[in-house]
Amino acid sequence: MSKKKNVTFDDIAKFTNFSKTTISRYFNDPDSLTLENQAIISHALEELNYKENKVAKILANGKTEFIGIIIPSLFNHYYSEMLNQILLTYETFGYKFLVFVGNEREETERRYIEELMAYKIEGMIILSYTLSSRELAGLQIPIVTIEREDEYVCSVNTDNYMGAVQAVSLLAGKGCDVLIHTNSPISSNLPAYGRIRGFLDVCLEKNLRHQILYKPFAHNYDLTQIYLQEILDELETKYKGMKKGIFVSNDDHANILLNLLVRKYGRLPDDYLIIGFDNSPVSTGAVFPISTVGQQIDRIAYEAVKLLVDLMNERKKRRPVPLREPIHKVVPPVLLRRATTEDHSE
Amino acid sequence: MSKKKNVTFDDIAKFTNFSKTTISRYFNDPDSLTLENQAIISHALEELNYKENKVAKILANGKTEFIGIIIPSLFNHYYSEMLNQILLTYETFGYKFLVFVGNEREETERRYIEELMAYKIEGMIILSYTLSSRELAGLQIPIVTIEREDEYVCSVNTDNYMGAVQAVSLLAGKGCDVLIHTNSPISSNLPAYGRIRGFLDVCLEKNLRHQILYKPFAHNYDLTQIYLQEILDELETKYKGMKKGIFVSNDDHANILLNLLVRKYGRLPDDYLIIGFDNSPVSTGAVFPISTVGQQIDRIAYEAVKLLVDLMNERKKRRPVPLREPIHKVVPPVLLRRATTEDHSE
DNA sequence: TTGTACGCGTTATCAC
DNA sequence: GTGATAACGCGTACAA
Repeated sequence: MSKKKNVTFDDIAKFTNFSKTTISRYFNDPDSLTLENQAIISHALEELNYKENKVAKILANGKTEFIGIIIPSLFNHYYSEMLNQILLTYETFGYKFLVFVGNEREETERRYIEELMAYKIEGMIILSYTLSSRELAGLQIPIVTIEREDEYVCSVNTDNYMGAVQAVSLLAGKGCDVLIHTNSPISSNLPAYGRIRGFLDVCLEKNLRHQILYKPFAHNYDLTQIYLQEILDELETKYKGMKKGIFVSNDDHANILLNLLVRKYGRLPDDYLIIGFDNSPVSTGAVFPISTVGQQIDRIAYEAVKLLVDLMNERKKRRPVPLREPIHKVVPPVLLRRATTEDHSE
Repeated sequence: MSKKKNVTFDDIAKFTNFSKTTISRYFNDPDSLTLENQAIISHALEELNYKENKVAKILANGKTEFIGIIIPSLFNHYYSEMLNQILLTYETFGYKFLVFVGNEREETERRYIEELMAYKIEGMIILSYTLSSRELAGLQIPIVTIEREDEYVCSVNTDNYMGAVQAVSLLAGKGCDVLIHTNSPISSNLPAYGRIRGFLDVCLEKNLRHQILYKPFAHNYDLTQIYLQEILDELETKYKGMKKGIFVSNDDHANILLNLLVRKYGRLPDDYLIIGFDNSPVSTGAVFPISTVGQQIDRIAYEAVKLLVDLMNERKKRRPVPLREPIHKVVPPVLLRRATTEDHSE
């Protein structure tokens, strides 16, 4: 009673007068036993209170059913919701997730990956953007990245370009005199760069007056607010009296911009239309609900895990066919029209 | 080259003419080898490109260094940030985390726990509130819960009572004529019930006019907004002209309330003071920064993991001393004074 | 300081 | 249908 060692197949075998092999088959191929014997074993399991040991199973058959995840800080809602949706796929695919929070230091993330490999994970999902896709590709393990540089690895991303096109088209359709896009200077090999391309392409094609305002990426609220105030000041003077359609790089920034305006005017002035990106909770929780380009996080997460599962399955075959080219899946965004792009003149 | 089976201690042993034991000791007790031999083995590891296999290690010594986590949806910032901070403790304690998102169905969560047990986790952190602490306590594995019913298990919680005391004291100090607390009817065995007790105790002690307004807990934004509008309507008529200090049950609700007021008046009227709970991002991102009782999520997460590590270590001893009583740790909150409790008359 | 032999709890490969 | 027996890769008495 005191030394309660775990009940093993051996114990069950002795108890039932079967062999370990038969017990194993009871779990992995029950049909190969007579119903009668199944019942006997089933009863023994109850009697002995058997608990399975997957660690031993792994060692024997090599299948951990582990997927490793490296994700940047969950402070950002986009990442936490993505992780949420990824974890929920356990119900569909049965894979378990070992999660590390990347801290933007290369050496640290390499350590995380080593640790994951030591636990014999079958695949990885990378949202962290610290390590190059080239380095990741060298890891010799199925990998899918989400919304980051992905030249040498498989990935699932939002169709950022399409999102920008939808946003700008909405603003243009509302009769804006000038279209503004605010963003940080980002590398053209990032999926999010599509937002800039989409903005420019539509403006040029439709021959719309437009301007992109770049500010450095700020990691904290106060600095971001300062940058956006600067942008606002510029707009107020430069485009005075004109109807301004502003496509902000994300909902957090759109919310700050909206707040600056509401604090100044007590409402959103008629000559300002705002649209953000992400459909994060701030966009609905804002003082006036913010129009936004919604990322379908649930679908992205599902597609990412599904793609990874496919890759992992291929690898288990007797003659795996390696991918010639990385697969890049794209999930369409959803335009959400809310108060900040409706006519708000009373 | 094609059949790249993993390099094992055996391979290294043959390569170096040592025994497996010596290789094992190289990793676990290097000082027991001569520096010379350490160098030889070290070199062989490079040469053969050895990768450690923790699964085999686990089977041999029983230590998985796994902690299981069951957490409700990460949509709520409080939970995602808590998970974030828990995951970050890997750097301190070295434990890896297997994470499941609870979906509020008892049977499902029991399955999750079974799965975790099968992987021989050494302990669990439970944020999900689906299963009773009584049931959890029966699991015979170290468990720490966070901010949920915890009668029979160890836990770490915010000092909700103290938080409420601070909030109410702030409002009272600002000369409010009446103090309001909005909340959902919650069970008195939840840590969050301390907010209600704290509110009442201070009001009664200081002999302040006060009222608690209960509304059912709504899972979506729109319904919550409707409830808060009802509350607002009641306040507007009942306490017309009086200075109202409102202690809202959380920041999300405080933000909605603030938005309702700002949409109506273009600003926060002078006779309304608002304070929320949690210090979640909405409180700083609101149109007017919302005063709040901040939970020290980083400290709670750290204390929870630390407590769990202590429990797990005790269990590894030759003669573990079982806890007579569950340990309940409490982390003090931090009052954050922001715009919604400052004088905002101009 | 180093080596031998066995155990950890399963699965896989043969036999019967 | 069922059973021996050998992996899987590492840790750990116990010896030497």
